[in-house]
Amino acid sequence: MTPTPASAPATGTAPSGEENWLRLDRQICFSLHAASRAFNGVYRVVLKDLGLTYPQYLVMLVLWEEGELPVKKLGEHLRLDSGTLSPLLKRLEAAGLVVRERSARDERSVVVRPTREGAELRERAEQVPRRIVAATDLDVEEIRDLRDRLDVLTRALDAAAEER
Amino acid sequence: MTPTPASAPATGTAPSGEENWLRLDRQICFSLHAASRAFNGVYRVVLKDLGLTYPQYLVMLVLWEEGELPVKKLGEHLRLDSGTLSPLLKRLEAAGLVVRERSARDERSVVVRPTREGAELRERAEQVPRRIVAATDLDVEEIRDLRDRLDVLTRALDAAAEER
DNA sequence: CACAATTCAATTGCGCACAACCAATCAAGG
DNA sequence: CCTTGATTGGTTGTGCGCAATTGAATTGTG
Repeated sequence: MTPTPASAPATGTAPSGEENWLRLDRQICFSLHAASRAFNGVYRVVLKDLGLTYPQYLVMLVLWEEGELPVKKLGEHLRLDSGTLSPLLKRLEAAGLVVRERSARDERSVVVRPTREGAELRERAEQVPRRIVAATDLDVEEIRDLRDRLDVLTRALDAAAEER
Repeated sequence: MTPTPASAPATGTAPSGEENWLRLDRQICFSLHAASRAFNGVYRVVLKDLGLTYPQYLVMLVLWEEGELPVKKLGEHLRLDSGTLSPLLKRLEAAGLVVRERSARDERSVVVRPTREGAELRERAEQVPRRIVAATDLDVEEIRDLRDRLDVLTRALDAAAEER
């Protein structure tokens, strides 16, 4: 039928149109929320041996590739701000995995660099991706496709949140 | 293609296969992480008028459908434990949206029920799903498909995390 | 050189997620 | 009756995510 005007009975019958919107919304937000936490749970198990949390692992991944970069750049890679990164990096520093030091060129900037110990951790982390991919029970093609869909979704959501 | 950054083989062997695994893993975890937070950001904007956070909205969704249920059942619906729910429910109670009271039948159980104010909030929340779905820039079919894929993924991840 | 605007990181405060532990309650067995 | 065990919420501690503020350093301009 044509979309019922907002005359949705509050509690009586179940108006198929409006109710479906609400339920669909609930399912998609439930699903994404649950998937995100499920992923976090798997990473928690896999990363326990390395003594890293999931976001800490993300930080180390970037540092392993980039080698050294200021907090600002690090935050751009991960889409995290200093409010999240500052205490996280302090914990990584306390664990002896990274060093933080003020840039000589720009005293405002703090440069993060993996220590020898942090760099060596990379080898032990090499096995992580395989275990994660295995846990998804998906093949590479499906993962790639899902990733692409999520990236498209993220861009749309960011754009929508931006303009309000 | 292959914009391989100056990631010199740190330890000697840098088999392209391994490197690809690591990068693919990074992309899927980045993507899911980013999508989850992007969703959260949109919900933050949309729910600001209602004075609800995203998890609080999830709780109210369940209560609007179920009407009244113990914390245990609520946690099963949302896959959240009391460590998360207890303070959250206290905040909802402080906002006058729910009441918590011990069950007469079983003194161990605490039953949560929306207040009149909390029930009335449902009507103002009716518009939320449409705005969220619009923000995704996807049609219903695509959302349904993505949700199903995420649910499958979540089940696989939960199973993998379980057995270790 | 002096001053204002900008940039950047740190800090603070609030809320969520989860693990570990604790307290109260109910049920079953002696 | 009392004890044991299981169930159910609560509490505490750690860490992430984000908004808002602060403060220092750099850059731009006269």
